[in-house]
Amino acid sequence: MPELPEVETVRKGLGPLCEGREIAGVIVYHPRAIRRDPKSKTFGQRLVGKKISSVKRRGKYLWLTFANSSQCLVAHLGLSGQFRPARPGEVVAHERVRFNFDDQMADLVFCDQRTFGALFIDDLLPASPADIESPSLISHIALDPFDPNFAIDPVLDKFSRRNVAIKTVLLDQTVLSGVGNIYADESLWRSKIHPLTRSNHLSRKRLSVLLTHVNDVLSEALGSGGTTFDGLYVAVNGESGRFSRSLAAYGRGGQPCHRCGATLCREKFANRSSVHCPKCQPAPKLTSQKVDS
DNA sequence: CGGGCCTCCTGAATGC
DNA sequence: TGCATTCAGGAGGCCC
Repeated sequence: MPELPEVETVRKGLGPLCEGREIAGVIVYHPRAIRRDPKSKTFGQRLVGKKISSVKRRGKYLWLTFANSSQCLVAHLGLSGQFRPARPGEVVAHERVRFNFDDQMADLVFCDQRTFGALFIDDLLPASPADIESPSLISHIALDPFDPNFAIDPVLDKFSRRNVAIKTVLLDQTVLSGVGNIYADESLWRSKIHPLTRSNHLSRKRLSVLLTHVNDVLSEALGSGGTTFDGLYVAVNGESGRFSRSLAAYGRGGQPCHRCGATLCREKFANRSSVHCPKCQPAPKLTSQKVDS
């Protein structure tokens, strides 16, 4: 699942592959891939002639900027989106969109087995003192912990106010971006916090420790090229991430806790799986679940 | 508007 | 063997 470390690994790989190149043609094989484009009928036409100047990222979103343009191409990998170079004519599994260039070199292919990923063209909003130039349609996405403008206090304020499960807040991209199910479970395990603990019931100190663990686990995972768990995430060069070996919680339900040996619990949370240690991360007295009054 | 829930989708894994 | 069901999940959108 592409979360911040995986998306950043893809961003780094995309730069050398497309910066400085001019788009000569776009083929959309699957319209669902561009469903979030406000004018999807002309998606390809509006990209032809654009020269890619940089690849940016916020949380799990990527965007390509163009020379002399106030527009950008935004990409979200969803659960299984990948960017890969391909020879012209080469068949790529689950190919959704193909870009070719005016230099006769490799095409850039967006493939996506589960089709939750999306590509769309968007206007860049001007930079402000608090933020760089960024796509208008992702203005609701909060800064991620790796952003130079990231400030911890406003994020702690939000965590302190939310009356929902802490895991819900970790996954809320409008509070802090980049964390998905894997790194939410890992951060909570490291912090010894039960995922159903209400966010506003945690002290500022514990929330602060949690955010330190979020930062640490994202950094370590990035250092390992991300987490490849089900084979659906690979870097642009086709390499898998190596962080799955370091996971202590995600995917380890029923196995012993690396810290205390207790059997890790796997349960449903917001329609997805969630793993925690019943001993290290004890259930809170009051959970986020509704209590009859 | 905060919070909770539903939906989109494919293919591997599992069940009978 | 083969067909049907289950599961995984990011995030927008909808409802109360």
